[in-house]
Amino acid sequence: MEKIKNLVIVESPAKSKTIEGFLGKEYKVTSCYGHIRDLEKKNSGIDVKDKFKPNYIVPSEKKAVVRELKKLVEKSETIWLATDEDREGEAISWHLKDELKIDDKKIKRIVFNEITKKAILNSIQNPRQIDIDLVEAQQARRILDRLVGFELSPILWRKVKPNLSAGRVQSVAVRLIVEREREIQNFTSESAFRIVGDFIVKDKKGKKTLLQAELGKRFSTEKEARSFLELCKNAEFTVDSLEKKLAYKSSAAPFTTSTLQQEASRKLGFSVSKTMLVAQKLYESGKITYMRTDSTILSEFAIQAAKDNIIENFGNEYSNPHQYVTKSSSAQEAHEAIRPTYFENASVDGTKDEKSLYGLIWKRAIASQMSDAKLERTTVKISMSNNDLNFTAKGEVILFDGFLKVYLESTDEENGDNESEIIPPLKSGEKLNFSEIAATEKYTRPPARYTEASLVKKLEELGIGRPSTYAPTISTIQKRGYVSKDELKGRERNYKELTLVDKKITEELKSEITGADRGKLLPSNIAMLVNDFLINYFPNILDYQFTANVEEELDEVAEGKIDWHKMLDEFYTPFHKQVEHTLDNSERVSGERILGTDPTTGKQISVRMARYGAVAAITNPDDENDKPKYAGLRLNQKLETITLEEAIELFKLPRTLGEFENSEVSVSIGRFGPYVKHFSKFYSMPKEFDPYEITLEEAIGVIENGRIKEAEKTLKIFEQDAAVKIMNGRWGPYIKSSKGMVRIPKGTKVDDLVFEDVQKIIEEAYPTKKKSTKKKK
DNA sequence: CAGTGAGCGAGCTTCCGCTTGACTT
Repeated sequence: MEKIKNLVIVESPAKSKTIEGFLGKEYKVTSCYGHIRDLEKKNSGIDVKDKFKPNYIVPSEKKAVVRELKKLVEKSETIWLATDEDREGEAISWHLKDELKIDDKKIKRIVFNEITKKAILNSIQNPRQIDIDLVEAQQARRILDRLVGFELSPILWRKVKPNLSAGRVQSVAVRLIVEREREIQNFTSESAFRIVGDFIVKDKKGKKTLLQAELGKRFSTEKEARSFLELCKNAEFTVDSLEKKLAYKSSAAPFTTSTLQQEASRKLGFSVSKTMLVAQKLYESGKITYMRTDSTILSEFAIQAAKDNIIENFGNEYSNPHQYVTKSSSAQEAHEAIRPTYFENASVDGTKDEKSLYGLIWKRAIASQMSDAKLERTTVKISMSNNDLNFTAKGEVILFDGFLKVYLESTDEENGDNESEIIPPLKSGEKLNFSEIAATEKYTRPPARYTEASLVKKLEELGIGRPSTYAPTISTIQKRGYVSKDELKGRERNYKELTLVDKKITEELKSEITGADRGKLLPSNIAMLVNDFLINYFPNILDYQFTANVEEELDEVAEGKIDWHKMLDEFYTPFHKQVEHTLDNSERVSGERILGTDPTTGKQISVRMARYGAVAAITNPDDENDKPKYAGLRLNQKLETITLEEAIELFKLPRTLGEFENSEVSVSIGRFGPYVKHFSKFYSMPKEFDPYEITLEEAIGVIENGRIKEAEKTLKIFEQDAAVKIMNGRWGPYIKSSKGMVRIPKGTKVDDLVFEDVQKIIEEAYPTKKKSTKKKK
């Protein structure tokens, strides 16, 4: 058997390739692909009564990895456990030792948080043993999360709905979204008149130009605004003061996972999962450093390389090499910040997405090592002769661009009217005339809904979740139906504008769209019900501070100050009591609200959560035999805010529009949204139509389009059975039957298939046995 | 996929944090 002198195990395969290059022939480097074991899923995987004894197993998808590692370990003299330098990494090392049964004497634990030759050789010089306190802190974290998740979720199945879930991270994420939505619901918008004047000035070349200045006060009523404009008619305007100030702008730190997700969302429109997918590709091809990190630290090598690049391309005065302190308090800093591997590559080959994300990472990292920008900010105050109020204009001139030459971080604020302009040369005491002064009614805006990226930002601020889980958490809460990203249409709103020109005030009623939103995280009715339920019975777990408190205790475990059993026991004993109390004492959650009486029938109208979603019901409480009528709530209608009028409106569906080809055409809303029904066939209604307003002609159009689309997708039909068809789908041709869909076996040509073959394929996929029909959701 | 919403009951669901491919309706 061929012997291996040194076996180095790291977490990621891409890393292992790089490191092998640094270490030479005596070393073989391999990877374990993250955790190799986890708590068993059945029976919670924890024996609570036996001091929280965990039952670890190797999941099936990791069996091959473990088998391979075992072989290598047996052949090796020394095993260098080089997993990440954080709690999880330490635990992975311990699991490797335990599962692969490696002798302590053969183990050397090494850590490095940058993949440079120097750092790795240095780590080889300073091996240590596994830090068991740190491992126990991880174990406590893992067990606590399992206990919380696997005791809370079943309560929800019983009290709210099956398949729901709750957990330390996801439930807080949902809470943030629910609370923001309620803030928006309860927000009362107020309007005030904003006054902006266009003053006539001369620019450097003596050419006439306009200087826009805003009055320091807004007027809450139109009357006040109007009388102010009246005053302006006869006022004399004077440049009162001219203040110039030097200001400096600093670049932002290089990317962490969270800031990369935020910027890629704002600048490139990527979802957080897309950002991670593209970043993974760049990492695997060696173009960037590791993309799951909470650190803003750059290696010495990187700082030097950035410096060289900046001096060469922009000059000495643009270089400002420095390190950024990581802001996030929960950071474990096992890796570097996200940066290009080679700064000399300002761009790379690859897909369009890879190119643009790489460009962003390169610019951000380079900018982070560049000088501050130097600006001159000018504030001009314009006073009035018959009034104490002042107009103010602000301007900004860049004296030295510094890092702005390559990159400027964007913000979440939607207010675009802060652009600074260049202030023309003015003198204090100079008299000014205006060409126009406008008073525009402006409404206050409710707080903005979370985007995926702004939610990640918030979670990171709260210390909840880790770089590797931000994207999965967001997809989990969407999968569970707590959150969706539907488009909100908004409504029209009028506002007034008064304009003063040539001593004449004109008035105009304008309109704008308000409340429209897209791509934002919207909570579902279920999210609101579950959130209220959990906050009621488990306020401690839903507390924004909960994770922070847990982390503090885990730190004490890691420092060997407290025993992990004790820490878990102090948490679990009261928690489990809460669980039992809730199971015994809580009512089933239905979210029922009685809205009032239906004016046409005199029966009761209520809303509640039903099996397939929120419904409105017309019921007769006095007569049990009177069959209730149901209508599903529309997308974005909320159980807690829907009004009686809106509920009555729902019962206007289904609407019968008339006849087409001698069959009735009707419209309604089903599980998959609004549809047109004709001749017992359903056609989804495109978004531009409203089922309450669509006309017969438009509905016929929907039917005809639907037929064309279906014909395009249909490859083959059979005379023997109209329900069986061969269709063309996303993954190629498939058979559609009343039993379900089946993929056509590989290598089979659609043209060759006869009805009997198709029947056989269907029969194989959906056997007509008494039980165990394979169903997939 | 399927345009319902009754009610029964078996058997299932679920957490967070490390990592990538295998696989999909």
